[in-house]
Parts: sequence; structure tokens; C-alpha cells
Amino acid sequence: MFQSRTHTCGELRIEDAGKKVKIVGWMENVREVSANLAFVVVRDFYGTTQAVVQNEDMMSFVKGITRESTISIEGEVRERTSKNPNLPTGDIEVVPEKIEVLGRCRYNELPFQINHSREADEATRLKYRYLDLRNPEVKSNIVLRCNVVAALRKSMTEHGFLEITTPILTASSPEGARDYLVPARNHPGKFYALPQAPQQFKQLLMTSGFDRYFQIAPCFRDEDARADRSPGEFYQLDMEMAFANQEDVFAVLEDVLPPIFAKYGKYNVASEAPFKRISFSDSMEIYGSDKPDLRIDLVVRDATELLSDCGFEPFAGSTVKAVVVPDFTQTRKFIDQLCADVEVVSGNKAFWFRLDENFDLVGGISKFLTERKNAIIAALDLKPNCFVGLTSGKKLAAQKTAGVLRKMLGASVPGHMDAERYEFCWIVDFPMYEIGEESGELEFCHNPFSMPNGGLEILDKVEKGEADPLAITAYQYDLVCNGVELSSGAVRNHDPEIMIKAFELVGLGEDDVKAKFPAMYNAFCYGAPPHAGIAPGVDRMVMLLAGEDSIREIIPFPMNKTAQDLMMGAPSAVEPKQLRELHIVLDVKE
RNA sequence: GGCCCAGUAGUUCAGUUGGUUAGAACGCCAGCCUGUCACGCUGGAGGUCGACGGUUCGAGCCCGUUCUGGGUCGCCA
Repeated sequence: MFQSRTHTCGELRIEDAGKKVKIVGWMENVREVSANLAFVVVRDFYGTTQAVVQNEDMMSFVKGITRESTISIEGEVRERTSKNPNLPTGDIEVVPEKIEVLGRCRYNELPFQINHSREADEATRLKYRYLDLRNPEVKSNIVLRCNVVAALRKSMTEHGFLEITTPILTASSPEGARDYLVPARNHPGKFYALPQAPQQFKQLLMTSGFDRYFQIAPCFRDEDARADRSPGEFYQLDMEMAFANQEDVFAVLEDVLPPIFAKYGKYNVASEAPFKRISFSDSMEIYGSDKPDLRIDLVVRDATELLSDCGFEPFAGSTVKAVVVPDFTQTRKFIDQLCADVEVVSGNKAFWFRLDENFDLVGGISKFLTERKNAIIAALDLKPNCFVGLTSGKKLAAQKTAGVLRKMLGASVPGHMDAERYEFCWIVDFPMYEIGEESGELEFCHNPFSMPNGGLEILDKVEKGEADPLAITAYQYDLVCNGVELSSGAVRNHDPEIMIKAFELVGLGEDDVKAKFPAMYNAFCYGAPPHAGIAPGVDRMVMLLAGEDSIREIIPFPMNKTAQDLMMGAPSAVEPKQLRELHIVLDVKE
């Protein structure tokens, strides 16, 4: 039987000298200094400890052990004659009396070197994720994730929220993303769906009288991945509050998140309550994005009236946006690269000019501007050595391109970004409706569950032609941190009458509401509380805190971009018998 | 589905205008080394240059197709 260790590989100190100990772990390295002197490095979850081998029998035994085998070492702790101040255990070493191999690593060569696994090819890392995770650097992100989740749970519970789990096998939802479907063996031809979010369940909990709900909820969406979006599955800190409005929800997260960000984040400064509130339309106008990075002090200015008729062809009849950077000393090469990068990311061109130290407009498109030089200087408030980046196009395209330009300038021109902090803001007053690009018809902008600002009254006005449906905003909000959309939430529409009216405006009716959301509609007909909620993405939160650029770095067993688990071999073919039981006939084209 | 980037030793990469036997570092193997800690020194093994086709006297390099991976747009109530 395996006898337990007395100490971990991270805890022995100079005070332990003289003690008989047993340590266990992975044999990370053997430094063979001579024929009868070698240093063996043992690594476990907690750290590394050095053992020193000084007799020839033990030397030859150690030489026969492959790296990354698990071993146990029993012996005496002693003070090192040459200490290593860079290691917590660097003052001591273990002199082994007995070394035992617990689990032999059968390979001399690993797919990658454990301590350099982050440099290895990503597909290889994912296939051998259990080895990748042996790397303390990789492991630390998972530990961080555990700590953050535990802190979120604790804080939410302290705020009076109950953690309630909701079904994983549920009904397919007609709106939103593509569902993951699960065939129902006992119901031929029918399917469960994995939840895209516990949205309807949490709203039902509100109608059942649970006042404050939360859940670290797994969510499943069959959509394509991104660097910050894991394919298939992800986790949300899902929460909902009864008899609550937008500000009530804001107050909870403004209380819960900053201490956790400050404690566990790579940067230990987080904005405090209240977070800045920015309307969707202001955010698009000032920052060129609905997820502004407020660490950047640059803003987007409107220059349509000033420049659209200046004679420069791309500006004619277009919206023109400007980003002004004072004290600009970057080279022409830098500017050309910047414009090229903006075009790659946004798909639209960026233009520029400068005001030099002699008060002359120079570079870029300046020759189109000389006639109205004074007006431009006054309107954009230009000082010598100002750089002006310009974008144009339809309003939304000009805004978004300017947003990309702003972000790149902020990140690359020194002095415009205080990067080492977490800067939160709320984006509020999202439009309720939009004209669908494909259909050309009025459609819900986000989801149909949100309460319109103005309630039944404003919807009635739209119906009578007295109000513009595109001007209606919803009590719908995003939480943004450092340019990352952490969360969407809303005050929900709990009134069946308003719900039906909201649907009628997009050409649907009561029957559609009942058909699409039967449980919620019926439940709301039995007396529902006004309620509101939000669901910050746990993965993205941890990614921000860890300072990682890829979401896969903070997920224990991530899938690759095409939603495959290379380690487990998922998705995989199944036995014909399984398919028969599920009443499934495959129709796969080669 | 569109676009961009990458694919050369176990790993990370270099490879000039198309020209002899495709290199380096780390890792691996062997030897040396009595205080290493990214130990050091010497030597060695290790390659379907992602695949297929084309151009050429000659292709890792040029052209075409394709596969794989990543990024991005679409998509993500």
C-alpha cells in the first residue's frame, strides 16, 4: 500500500533541517554533476524540492528513471551548502535513503518539454492536455479560475443569492444560437436540447417566488469559435433578482466584482462603484464601439460637416469621423502600418493628416484641406504636432472603423492608455428594434425578453404611428471591462400584455409568444414579479484576470477551434446499435 | 461559408536568386565532470521539408489543388 508523504514539495524550509521526510511527485530533472553527485528535482502541485544523490548505486538507479515518472523520496532534510535564493525551498535539500518509482513514464521523449509547453503547437498541447497542465504556468490559470469561482460564489451567497441548478437536458429554444441536440430514446423523432443559457428557468424561478437566484451555469451554443469565445460550451455567472430594476442589478455587480478583480487580477486596480454608464448611441459615437476600452483617453469626433465636401472622394456624401492625437511623434512608417492594420481588422480604410510645428497641414490627405485649414484647426481644436486619423462611410461603418483606429492608437502611441487596471462601464439603452439586414423588416435587436423603455404606452404609440419603433430603447445593458464584453443583461418583460404587443410590432402575435415560450408565457399569466438579471461570462472574466489572450488558456480541457476535443477524440462515431436505439439513420455526404 | 497567416528533426525555429550531403537551439542517447539549480564540456542518433500534381536539367523555395492548425468576418436570444 502507498504510504502517504510527510511533506509536499513546496513546504520544506531551513527549520526542517534534520527531519526525516517523505516527498512524492514527478521527477522533473536530474542534474548529473559527476559520477557520484547528482541533483534530482521533484515537482508536485505545491512546488519543487531538490534531492541530492551522492552514492554510486543510487546514482545508477536514478539514471534509469525517465523524466516525468512519479517517484517517492524518503530521507533526511539538510541545509544546502550552496543555496538558491530564487526558490522557496532553495535553502534545503533532501538526502535520500530510499527512492521508489511510483509510476514510470514510458517515454524518453515527451511531445513537448513540460516547462515550455506554452510554446508548443496548440493542437499538440490540447491532445496531451494532461501533460500541458503539469506545467505550473498552465496550471496556475486553472487554480486562478477555481479561486475566482469560489470568490464569486461566496460573494453572491453573502448578497443573499441562492445557487439553484437548472436542467441540462431541456427543450430546444427557437431564438438565438444553434442548439446542441440530444435524441430522446423513448420519444422517437424528438430531441432534447442543451441550454444556451438558463434564461427561461431563472425567470420561472422568479415567478415561483425565489427572490435572488444565481448559478455558475454551463451554457451550450453551437456557433463558431473566436480567440475569446470557446466553441460549444462555456460558463456564466447567471443571476436574476425579483422586484428589481436595472440599478438594483448594477449595485450587486458593482459590489461583487471590483474586490475580486483587485484581488485576483493581473492588475490590482479596479474601478469602483458606480461604474460609468454610457448609452449605446453615445458609446458608438464617442468610442466607435459598444464595448469601449476606457483605459484609452482618446475619443472619436464627428467631422462630417467639416470634411464630407472637402473634395476628397471617399468622404463625399459620407459620415466622417476623426481621432485626434496630440504630441504625435511617430514616423510615417508607423502611420502607414497603422492604416494597413485598421483596414485588415475593420475592412475599411483609414486616412490621416498632421498639423506640424509651423501650423501647416501636412501628410496624408492634407492637400484636400488647405482651403479650410483654419476651420479644421478650430473645429478639432488642433495644436501643433497633432495627428488626425480619419474614417468615412455609412454612419455605422465610419463609427466602427474609427473605434478600431482609436483602440490601435491608444495601444501603440505612448501616453494614451493606462493599461494596468480594470476599467468597467455599463452600456445602457440599447435599441429594442432594428431593421433586419436580410429581411428589411423590423426585428428584435437583442432578445425579446427585455422590457421596452416606456412600456405598453410607447408600443401603443408605435402601433398608432405616433412613435418611431427604431427610437425605442430597451432596459438592456452590457457590462464592459477593458474593451471586453463581459456580460449582457436586462430588465425582463414580465407582463404578458406588453410581451404580446412587443411581438406584434415585428409581425408576430400571442400565438407565437405561446408557441415559442410556453412555460414563461403561461407562468407570467399567474402573476409575475418585475425582475431583472445579468450573466457575466466566467471564462472571459478569468481570461481578463489572468491577462491571457486566448480563452483556451483558462479552460481545463478546452476544445479546439472546430469544436473537437483532440484528447478524448470527440466528437466520435458511435455503434450502429446506439443509433438504432435512438431511431437515427445517418445521411452523411462524403 | 468568405478572407488572412502558418505548416521544415520529438519541440521551437532558420533556410539567401531554384543549385553539392537541409542547419541551429532545446530535448533524446553515450562519455567526461564533486555543489548544480536553464549545470557545464565532448560526441552521436534523429527529416516523406503537411499531401498531391505541375513548371524546370534540377524544387523546402516558383505555380495549382488539397489537408491541417490559428486569427478574423458572417454567426453568437
